[in-house]
Amino acid sequence: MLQVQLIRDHKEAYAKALEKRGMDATKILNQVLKADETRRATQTKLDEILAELNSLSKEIGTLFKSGNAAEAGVLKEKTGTLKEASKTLDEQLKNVSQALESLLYTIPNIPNELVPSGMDENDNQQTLREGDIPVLAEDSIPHWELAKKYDIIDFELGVKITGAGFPVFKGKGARLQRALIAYFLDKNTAAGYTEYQVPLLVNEASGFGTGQLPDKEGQMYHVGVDDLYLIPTAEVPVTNIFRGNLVQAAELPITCTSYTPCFRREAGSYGAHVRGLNRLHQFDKVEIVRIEHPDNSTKALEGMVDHVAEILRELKLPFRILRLCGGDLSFTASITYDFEVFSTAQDRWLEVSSVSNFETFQANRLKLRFKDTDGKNKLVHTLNGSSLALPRVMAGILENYQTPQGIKIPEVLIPYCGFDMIN
RNA sequence: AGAGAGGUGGCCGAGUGGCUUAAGGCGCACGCUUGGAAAGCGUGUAUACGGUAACGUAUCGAGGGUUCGAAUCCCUUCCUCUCUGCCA
Repeated sequence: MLQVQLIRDHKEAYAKALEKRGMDATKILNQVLKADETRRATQTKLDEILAELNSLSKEIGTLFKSGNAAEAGVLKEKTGTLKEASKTLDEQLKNVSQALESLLYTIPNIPNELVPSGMDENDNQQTLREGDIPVLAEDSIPHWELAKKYDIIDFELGVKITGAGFPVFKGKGARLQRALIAYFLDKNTAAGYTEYQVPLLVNEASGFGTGQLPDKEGQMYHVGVDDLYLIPTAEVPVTNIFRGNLVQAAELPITCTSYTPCFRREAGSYGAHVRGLNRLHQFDKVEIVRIEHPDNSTKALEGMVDHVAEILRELKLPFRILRLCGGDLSFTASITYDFEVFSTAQDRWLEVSSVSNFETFQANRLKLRFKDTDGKNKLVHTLNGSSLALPRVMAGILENYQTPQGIKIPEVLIPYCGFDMIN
């Protein structure tokens, strides 16, 4: 959520930046400013009436004490009309505040100056391309066939138990998955991130704090009886740990990493793009979250990008980094770098990580602030990224490491797996 | 799940209708004192919104209500603790 005070000062610049998302924001920004003006005027009026009521009440109190009941009665009469007026104004204030809020909820984050304008993924900028695409044998196959061939992932079994998009990992497949989780967590904690284990179900306030609610309600599984949501990413519970906090500047940055299963309803899309591990309703992910001083968030984002790149480098997977264009940017992000691994057998790029700076957009909703050295309370910057999402990394490994003898295990994972080949 | 107790500032804790503008203490900051430190003394110490400011308004878990006036009374709800039950 954008800050009204900043919209007041930067309306033109904001409208221009939002054009990068293909959005003409001038109208809505004007509506916001108008609602804000009404709100302030209403509050000023209400405050004046309340102040008068307060002082009258005090007078009545002293009059009663001195036994002057008659005079107190006169004043009592006066409060009636004031109370009436305050009720009306209070209602007006509530309405206009709510109207203002709902306007603000519809405005996405302001794209960072580095973000290129553009409509869709075709306008994304590649900022890095690394690793050699392996030359595979003639009869190389996509991961869902490999999964069957070596009996390590069973998609049909998942359908039987739950439905499509809930695979069952088995034997060396399950072990490889666990190895990846442990390896990712080790890399993240070695880089200074504190490991967390968090709830997989969150309440409405949490979903709201990170921006999944109220808009993207349909993307989350909802447990009706208890009114809880299954998390679509660890970002939700981890970031909400700090919801409403006021931290000291010296405590920043706060850095967390957490492994969780993630649950996404994901409407639409069929065919090869959702085959196998490409898109699931339940998948595993290791997330990194940073809460930063605003002055440091740009540098922190670069550090996160380097960190994720280093992991893919160690796994020896061919990958590229894309700076998302305005049209492809998520609602809450100000800048996002996507990591894609090349899946040789499918001949396509698979997104394995998304690293974003939300600047103050989430912090404003979360009411997550810090006390700066000048004694003022300011909103922090929040950042997060996958480090990394499991299924597509798994797909990349299976496909790129396949040989006629079986699937080799990347060297860094062998200590975690306890074997060096799936065959 | 049943019975009981309770939620007050950074923390502890007083407070059953109006000198509460939330006592007192701890902690923290600054000052005095000291050769230096501790102790002692003094001053200050929440958040949000509105206002250039002085200041005003709101906030005692949350939401309603009664009243001229609510931390205090009433209703609803959430949470915590103790005991009992159940359970990995």
